[in-house]
Amino acid sequence: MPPEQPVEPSLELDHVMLARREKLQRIYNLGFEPYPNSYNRNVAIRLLLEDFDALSAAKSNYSIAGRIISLRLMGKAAFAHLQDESGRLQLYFRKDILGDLNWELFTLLDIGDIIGAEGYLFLTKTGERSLHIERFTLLAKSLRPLPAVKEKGEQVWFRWDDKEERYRHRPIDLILNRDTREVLLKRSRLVKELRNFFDAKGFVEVETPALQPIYGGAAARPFVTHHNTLDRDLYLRIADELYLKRAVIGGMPRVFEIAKDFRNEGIDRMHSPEFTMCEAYAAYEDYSFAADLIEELLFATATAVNGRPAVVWEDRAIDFTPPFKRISMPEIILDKTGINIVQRRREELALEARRAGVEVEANWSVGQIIDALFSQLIQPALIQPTFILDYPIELSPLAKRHRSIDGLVERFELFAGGLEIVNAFSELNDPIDQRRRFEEQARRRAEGDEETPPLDEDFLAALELGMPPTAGLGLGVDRLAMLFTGASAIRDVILFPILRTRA
RNA sequence: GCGCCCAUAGCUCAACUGGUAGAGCAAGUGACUCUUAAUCACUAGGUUCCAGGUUCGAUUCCUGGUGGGCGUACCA
Repeated sequence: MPPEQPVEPSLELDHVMLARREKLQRIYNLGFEPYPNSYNRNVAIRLLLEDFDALSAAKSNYSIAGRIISLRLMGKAAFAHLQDESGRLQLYFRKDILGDLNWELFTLLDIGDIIGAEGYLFLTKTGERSLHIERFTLLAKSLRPLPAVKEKGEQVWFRWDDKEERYRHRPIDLILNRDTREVLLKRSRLVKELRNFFDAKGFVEVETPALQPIYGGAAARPFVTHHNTLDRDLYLRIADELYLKRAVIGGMPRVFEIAKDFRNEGIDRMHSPEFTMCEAYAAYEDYSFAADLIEELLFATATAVNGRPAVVWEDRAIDFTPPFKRISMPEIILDKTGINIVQRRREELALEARRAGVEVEANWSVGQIIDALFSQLIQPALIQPTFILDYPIELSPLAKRHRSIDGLVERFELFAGGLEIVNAFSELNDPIDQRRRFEEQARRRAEGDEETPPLDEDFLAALELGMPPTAGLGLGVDRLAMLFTGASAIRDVILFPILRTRA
């Protein structure tokens, strides 16, 4: 049923949108339904293009559907390009074939309208593969203009590439910019391959709470929200870790989860307040197992996404073919800076760090000094995938003590392109030790460290039931997606990234 | 959080040292039955981000705000 007034009088419309609403009214007046319920298309444009020679010889009809992205009207004939999810095809319309009524409908079409079209394939004079249209159906009238893009093949005269606009108006971005689609499709392939991989290794996918009474499993400031009926504050998870371990304790020896974590912290090229984390836990294994698994996983996912294990990111080739370099943190710091970090007193270490050009705050612990040394002097140069093993105990409250080196834990992080991609450890399963470490954290929290989470008694109670020795890993899905797609900003691999609200 | 830069028509941009805005594309009308950045003719389109200030006069200069970009800090 045509609405009485397609032009809502309350809306302030610019002349372009007004014109489209007037066309909509004229379409109703001609007796057409501009928003029908369904359409039978029988082929994707890509297939028509790929098998053009055979299919055009057959002279049979094909019906396709998509969005009009260009329109060239020439009196009693017209050309248009139709885009569907697989490609673009030129359409050729003629008044004598469509008939007067349908031709009139055709003249009311705009760039952006979605139509279904049926006809046979032919080659134009200039050699472009085209569809000779015998009938078409308007499937959705577009009331808002797309930004004007002028392009021919690779040559583009007006590209719509204002970054902010692209983030804010993803539907338009996806319609106009093929690379956006490509990046996000690759991300989808990555996530799918992660699931395949863990599934094949016998991991069970579980879902843990995003709303948590106590947050934990990482050091970060949380988002706080409120449940009305329970009348209490809840936190958005900053990590899945403590719940996945509860699942292991409960007798699920291999579990994984791919989920959003939320951290109430700064936004920049590498950080988004909500981001996707993949965590996996394997009972009866240690961090060496996790490292082996990660090597295999990165090779498999890189290959699944790009067809080969090597990528180019920020102008550098990164090859995910195993084995990756493995080096302990004390060793690489000694190698690159000459500083020995094992069993050092704070004051000496602070002095040597300052001498190496690293600023050290007065209240920093040994662990924080080591972290600063590493992240400033070593990490940026870790371009090829590299495991850094064995971290200072203070920075790793959930990791098991190293089996042979005092003051360290069995933990590794994997770096590639200078980015931290994976964090993994032999999970701490000694409940007494875990309680002590939490208490140490609680002291720091009392001293004003907002990022240290509160003590989680419920988790400790679970741990006291007994957790098998377990390897755990967390993989930053967004960052991996960046590496695999060549994206230089995390927003590029997030379909709808968070932005400041418009005034 | 700090520093630097940006904001003009639907879009991309222009307007010399301050003199109240202009082009291409998009849009509308007309012509055109193989065009493809279609072409040709005509028409319409502006609170120059917002609020103050200086000035006879502000898109232009100043202050504050809003939004954005880049860098930097924080983020095991």
